[in-house]
Amino acid sequence: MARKHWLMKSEEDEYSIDHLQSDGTTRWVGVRNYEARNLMRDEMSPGDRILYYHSNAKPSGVAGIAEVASESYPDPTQFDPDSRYHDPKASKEEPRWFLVDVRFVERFPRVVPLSEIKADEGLSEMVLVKRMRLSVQPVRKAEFEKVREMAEQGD
DNA sequence: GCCAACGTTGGC
DNA sequence: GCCAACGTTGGC
Repeated sequence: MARKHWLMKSEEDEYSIDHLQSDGTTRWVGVRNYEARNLMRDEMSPGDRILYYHSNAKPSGVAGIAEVASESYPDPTQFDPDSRYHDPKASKEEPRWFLVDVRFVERFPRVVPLSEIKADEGLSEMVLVKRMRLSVQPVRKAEFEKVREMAEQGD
């Protein structure tokens, strides 16, 4: 099956690509949006490529590439009363929230800012541009490659 | 820090 | 099942 492409957002202060690089692989805990969950649970496969996006950053933008490193499985933080991601309505018999592991692949030589992505005609259909507030989203292969080229080109 | 967008919750 | 209230995301 063909490899798919995604974009995943992380607050730079919270978990930046540098942090992912030093960890190597991480569990993508804390997604509490059903659409994002469904994508991780049903659509992602190991080896799929991910544009790693820094939100709440200066500037916000795509900072590098990661890859899906596991099949989906229940997010363990939903069961943990001490976690900020605890969900009292979830149980181990009926988990609500799923995640995948994410592995570092590369850090771009520069962040591709959202403003440049918005300004690029070829990227006007990106989910990132058209919809707010979706932290896991599909990306077309051509969009993925274009953003990577923009990172290499400098500004 | 402001605030618009928008997903979720809960009363009815 | 509607929809107002509420909470969160995330750009700026």
